[in-house]
Amino acid sequence: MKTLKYSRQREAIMNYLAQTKEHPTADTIYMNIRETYPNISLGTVYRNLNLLVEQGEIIKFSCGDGCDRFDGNADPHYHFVCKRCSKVYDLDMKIDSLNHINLIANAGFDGEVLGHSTIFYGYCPDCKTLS
Amino acid sequence: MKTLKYSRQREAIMNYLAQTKEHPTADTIYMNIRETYPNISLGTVYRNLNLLVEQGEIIKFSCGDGCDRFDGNADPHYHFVCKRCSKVYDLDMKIDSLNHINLIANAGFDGEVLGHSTIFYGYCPDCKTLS
DNA sequence: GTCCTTGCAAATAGTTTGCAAGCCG
DNA sequence: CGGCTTGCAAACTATTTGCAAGGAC
Repeated sequence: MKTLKYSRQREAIMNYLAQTKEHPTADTIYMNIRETYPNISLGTVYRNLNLLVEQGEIIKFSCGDGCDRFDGNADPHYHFVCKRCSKVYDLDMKIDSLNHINLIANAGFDGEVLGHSTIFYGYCPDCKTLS
Repeated sequence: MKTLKYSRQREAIMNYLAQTKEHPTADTIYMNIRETYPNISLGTVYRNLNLLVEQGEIIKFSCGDGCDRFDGNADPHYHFVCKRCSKVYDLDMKIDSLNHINLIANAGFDGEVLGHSTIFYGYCPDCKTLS
């Protein structure tokens, strides 16, 4: 984890991620940053996102749609994906409320279960009444 | 879910998946089928895998390494990925033993949580003593 | 001045698709 | 035969990388 030299492109990415709850893809981030820095390249966006993930400043996760999503909230938390509108929500359940499932998984398994990665799905508040 | 016309390529794919516990990628499947049918193309493998997933005969899932993996065991079950050797194992926990986490996730969330997708990780039986 | 960072373009990996020929029913 | 299936190659999507120029410290 090396120290990073300042760059306004990286700062713009962090600022953008800090003020959105959309869990955007790299491409969405690129589109948005381009409104302020029209010359930024997609490669730079990817490079900085990966650096920020390495530093633990942001989180990268996949919600099953093939492309990675980024979250400016680096505190561990669970995500919810709407089956209808595909929007991703943060769940504010306590992060250790699912710790016990590692034990359940480890029962009858001869290895050592240390953690899990879970995504919840269903209908979001907006879509719940429609479907 | 239309009825499929017989093809020996598809049968070879099903047979291969039925006798392995490796959770292979499309490419691994391709390599193996090619020993019997040297002319089979990767496109055919992908097309058939997707058809079989649609029919519910096999399962497709991602273990976070970017490429999809396939499982000839279509009964719902959880998977475990080893942090060291990256092998994927089936867990034989009862499938409904984690049903309750949907309720935990739904508490304090205004949408409707219907399910979840979970992968466990840690050290497998072989790697547990080494790391 | 050194070395990290950028923009650009080309490369890569995994997967999908168009098309003419082949095979199942 | 009609229409699903195949092999082949090209296309596509998401992401990474090489390189010379630019910027931070």
